[in-house]
Amino acid sequence: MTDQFAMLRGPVEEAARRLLGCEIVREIGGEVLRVRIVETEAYDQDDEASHTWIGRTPRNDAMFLSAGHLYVYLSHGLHSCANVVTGEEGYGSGVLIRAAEPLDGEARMQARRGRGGPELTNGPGKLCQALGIDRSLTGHDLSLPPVRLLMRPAVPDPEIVTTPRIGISKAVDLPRRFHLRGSPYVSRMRVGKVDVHRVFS
DNA sequence: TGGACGATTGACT
DNA sequence: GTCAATCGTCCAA
Repeated sequence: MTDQFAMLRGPVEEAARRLLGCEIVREIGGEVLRVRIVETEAYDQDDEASHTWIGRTPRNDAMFLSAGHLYVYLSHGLHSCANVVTGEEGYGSGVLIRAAEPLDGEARMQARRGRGGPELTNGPGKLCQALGIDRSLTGHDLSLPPVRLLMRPAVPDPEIVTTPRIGISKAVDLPRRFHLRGSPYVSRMRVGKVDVHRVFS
């Protein structure tokens, strides 16, 4: 296949920045849903907060695939969260897609979520619910339906805000979260008692 | 084989 | 601001 995901094979932070502005196209139930990525977090096997820190296991196996695959995990027994696998085959790294803006099929996403507005897709679990993505899609090749990743031109650096990641208990200070400046769909989750938007934006 | 815990969300005070 | 929901994973025993 043409290596449309070549730019995701380098360092995972670079891939996480590069994924901002890219699109996810989900075909489900005869409809097409499309979103634009506005918030990402980087994880790799040399990072204590990553699922791959402990080595390759049945759960995290997809994260060791080559760049451009999908890794979906279940959080708190309730919520699916989607990652774009990055790096070379055999190296466990990926980018958590934390939030996105709806482009096509917003009404269908609202129906799936039971609500609209920024709450539609401004969190990793919310985004997966809106797009109908769950663990059955882990390991999927993102160049193919029913979930595709469309690369887009890199977003200029000044448009990217960098902060520590959200909701983790290890390596809490690493600046590995990235989001588009000013997007209303960026997640508003707090880190402890500190609102990351106030501290870093 | 059991128990602690999580890359979260939403309801409630 | 606080907290319950809910279950797959992982590790200790």
